[in-house]
Amino acid sequence: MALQTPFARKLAAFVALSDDEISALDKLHGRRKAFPAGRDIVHQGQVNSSAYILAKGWVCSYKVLMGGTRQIVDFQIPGDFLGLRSVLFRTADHNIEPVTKVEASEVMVEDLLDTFRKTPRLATAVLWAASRDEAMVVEHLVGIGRRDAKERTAHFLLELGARLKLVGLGSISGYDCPLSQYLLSDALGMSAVHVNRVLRELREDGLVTFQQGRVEIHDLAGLLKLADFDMAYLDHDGPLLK
Amino acid sequence: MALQTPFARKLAAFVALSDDEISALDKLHGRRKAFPAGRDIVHQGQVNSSAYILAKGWVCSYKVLMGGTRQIVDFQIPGDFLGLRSVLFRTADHNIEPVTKVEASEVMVEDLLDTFRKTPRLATAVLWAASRDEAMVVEHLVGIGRRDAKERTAHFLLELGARLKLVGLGSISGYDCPLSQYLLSDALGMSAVHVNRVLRELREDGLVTFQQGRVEIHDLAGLLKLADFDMAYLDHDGPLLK
DNA sequence: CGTCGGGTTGATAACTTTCAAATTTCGTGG
DNA sequence: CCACGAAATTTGAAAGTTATCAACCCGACG
Repeated sequence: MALQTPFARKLAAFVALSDDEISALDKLHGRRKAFPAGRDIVHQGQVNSSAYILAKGWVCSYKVLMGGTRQIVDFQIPGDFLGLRSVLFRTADHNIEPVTKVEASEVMVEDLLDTFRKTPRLATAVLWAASRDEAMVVEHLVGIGRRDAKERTAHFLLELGARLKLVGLGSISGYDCPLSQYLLSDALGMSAVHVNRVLRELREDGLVTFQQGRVEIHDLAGLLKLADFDMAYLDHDGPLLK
Repeated sequence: MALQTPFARKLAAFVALSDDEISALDKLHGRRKAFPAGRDIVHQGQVNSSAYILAKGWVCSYKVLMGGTRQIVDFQIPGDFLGLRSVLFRTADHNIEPVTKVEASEVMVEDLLDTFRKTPRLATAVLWAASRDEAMVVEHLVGIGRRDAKERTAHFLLELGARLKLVGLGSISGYDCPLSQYLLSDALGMSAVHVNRVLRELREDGLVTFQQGRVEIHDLAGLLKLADFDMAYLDHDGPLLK
């Protein structure tokens, strides 16, 4: 059977999926829902929220702090799973906000747990996918903790490019990117003003441009070097579970 | 059957474990190994490393950057699972270093995957545990991105206390902590000198002291307020999977 | 047209790092 | 049990990075 969904394609990187497993995955996709940009799909503290598999558009997951500032933990692009933690914990520990108009398939908790029960290998596969997400968060953490603003921004743009390329939404030379500098600043842990300056520096260095919703990578080698980028954490070779 | 190991106790928070499941978990504990402080148990890039369940002592997981600096992603304490990502990815994406002398049970990949196959609910339980770990990394990320040095340090000390309390290694008023200021600085994403100053400030404010390997919380309310600490992400009420 | 969100820039303030040096703590061998 | 050296902590001063505040520009949109 062909791999129908981007989600199935992603899991197939880890487990060699049987026909049964693929169709179990496809059945997981519940009602397709659309969300406008800007209004939260899930908010911190919400109980019994659903999970989603993102089909179209971009969303971000973030947490807000006392002072009203927020930290964006990650952006999700088509094929990504949303809100796994929210359902496993019953109450959501973060917010999910569409960056653009979004379409996503709802995944009901019961269906998910049920699928794990009937098709145990899929539980392992989802564990793997969750670990991959965790690896991205870890890399993000490392960047914020130990890279300066310029390296961090460069790294971010490279990682986004690599992820988009994996789902066929961009190439090594550039990609469309709907993120504002405010969104970027909340993700990179810096002020929007500083994001602006750093982007200008990167542009003046002839490394990347990010203008009018488009990222163009002009000097990949230079950017990779500046960012100390290693995509090992995104790239795994062949299924571990046969 | 009684819950034998701290690891089983942790998972029991999510799934109501049957006797079979508990004994499957206990069998997961392979050979008990001892490690001296300071020498890496797993290093970045290592292939086919094992996973471990920590029995005694503290370890840290970290990544090193080009410039030689490092970022500590998390500390693990007894009952924590080590190196899950390393085994699922086949090649380790981070280092694991004992902070103190350590004892840990080795977990073989095959045994782990085997257990998931035979006892599918345990796969879900481990997924839950991994999500909980991810939630901690996320909170860490938020702290580094959006909290200033003082808030971040306060938050860190509180989180550590809460975790230690869960495994019976500390109380609300204080705990033993083998971390040096260098370790702290690598975890908090700041310089060791600044860690020292911040600890002094916290001490002078009458909030906490951290001296001679012992953290004493003198003003819990004040500290909670300063750190904007919310332990929801550590604390879940009763098993979700019956 | 006028407004509004996003982008851009300069000036200043705040926070954090770095460098250097003194002091204390701690493990180990005598 | 004490002395010694290494490691960890502490403090000051100077430099560097990033945030904040304030303006101005621009294009989309009603």
